Amino acid sequence: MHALAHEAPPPLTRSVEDYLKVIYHLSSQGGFAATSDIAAMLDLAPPSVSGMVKRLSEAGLIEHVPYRGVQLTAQGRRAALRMIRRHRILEAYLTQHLGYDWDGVHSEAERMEHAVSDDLIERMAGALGDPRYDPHGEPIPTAAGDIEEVELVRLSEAAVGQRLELREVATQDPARLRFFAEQELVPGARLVVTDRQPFNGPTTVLLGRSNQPRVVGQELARLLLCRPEGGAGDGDASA
Amino acid sequence: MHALAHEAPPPLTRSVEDYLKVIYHLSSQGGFAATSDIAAMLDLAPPSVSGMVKRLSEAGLIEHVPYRGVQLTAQGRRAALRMIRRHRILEAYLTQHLGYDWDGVHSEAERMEHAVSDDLIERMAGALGDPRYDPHGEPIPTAAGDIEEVELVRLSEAAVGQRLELREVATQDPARLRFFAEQELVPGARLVVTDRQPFNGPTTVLLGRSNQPRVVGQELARLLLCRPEGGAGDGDASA
DNA sequence: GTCCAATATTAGTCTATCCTAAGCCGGCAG
DNA sequence: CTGCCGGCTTAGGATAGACTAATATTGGAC
Repeated sequence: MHALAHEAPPPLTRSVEDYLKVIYHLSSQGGFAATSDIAAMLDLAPPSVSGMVKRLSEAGLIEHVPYRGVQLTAQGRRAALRMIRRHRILEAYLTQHLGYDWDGVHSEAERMEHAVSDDLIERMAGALGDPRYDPHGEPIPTAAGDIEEVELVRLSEAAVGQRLELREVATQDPARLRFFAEQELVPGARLVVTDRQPFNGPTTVLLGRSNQPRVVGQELARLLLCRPEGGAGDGDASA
Repeated sequence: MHALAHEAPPPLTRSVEDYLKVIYHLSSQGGFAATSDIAAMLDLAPPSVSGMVKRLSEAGLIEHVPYRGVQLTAQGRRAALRMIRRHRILEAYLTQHLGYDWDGVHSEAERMEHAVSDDLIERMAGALGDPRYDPHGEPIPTAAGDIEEVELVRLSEAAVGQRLELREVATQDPARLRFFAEQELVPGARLVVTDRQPFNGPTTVLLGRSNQPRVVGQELARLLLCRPEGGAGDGDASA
């Protein structure tokens, strides 16, 4: 065994795929994903995570700094982005071709993403016209593994007066998603921030060309990621 | 715990689902499925099957007569038919909506059938107009668990002179399926048997309204299941 | 009616993944 | 600088499912 000794990397198990996905999400902003956070996201006991972390780092998928956390290696990141592409393509396909609501599609995609072939994913992507965003507005990584990085602002932090395009609804909770849908707070919506109450109070916006008012509590406003459109304010919202 | 003590039957694992499916197929004609046949179909060692057989019969899904074989219980049969419905709906959907060929669709469906929800299956069935047959002509069980039982004749055994409708192509092998497709030997085709060579020799048929001749060796002719349409011969093909 | 070969089962391991309980580190309070 | 609490890891064990090697059964050959 020499030079070209790749000798077929064993396919990843479902568990491994799930770990890589949550590590990707947890470490996307900060540097390290903490054991306990991984455990919470996967609904596992922390020792189970420690065990898997050891295996993943032996497999070269993550790097582990004991007592600090883990980060994906290039290889791990590739695998994670592949899963994220699968998930988001599936969500888009199920929504557009099989009548799923954006609030129910997550759990179905969650199970399918481990089972389908790359071929099927690419067929679905083709049938959708190679979409760049999923139904929640999240960017879909390309098959090559590139993902769009955009600077988005949480509605809870946008300046009063700011004009915004709602780009992404960052939750998978069906109840919250249904609520947003009822309020017409979906990706693509145009907003103007007209008010924010102090002490983590609600944000008031005007929605769309009809200027319908909406009052959004801070917990939910944190989930609405927006692109500034150039309007009034650009400093920080004095509170 | 009394009367209504169903207390959530644990969902079946992928392995269990696969065992039930092959036991269904193996015992559909004869009474018992033999351990070694199950092992061969699943590509496992016989002792692995013995182990699973014990678990399945403790779970009430099969009945095991040691050294003779196994049979499905009513509960096991329900579960098996559910998997078969899923598989065949998936094959139909992938073929009609995502451009799969009938020879490549089996393995994709095989993986997906364990992962998708009943809801998705029913949505796909709806999008297809509740099909009764999959792309290979096999009957699709209803959601209630009923399956059409038809008396079909193998082309290898049809009488010379017999007029037939090809109903089912009983293989999943991509190479054989491709060959049949090239010959236009697909479900729905109309055939007239014009000749059969003795000693397990090939069968000759005329195909369709253009009466194109086809010569089919016995191994393949066994895979073509046909419905007699009333024509000439009805005795046995004198050899 | 006995014996053998084919087939089935039992015995004993292995891997992946999870768990609970117990022990270890590392940073903040004082 | 010392001690303590919380989060992290190690230890040890369970389960599902697969394997190989050894044993048991059955039915057919003679």
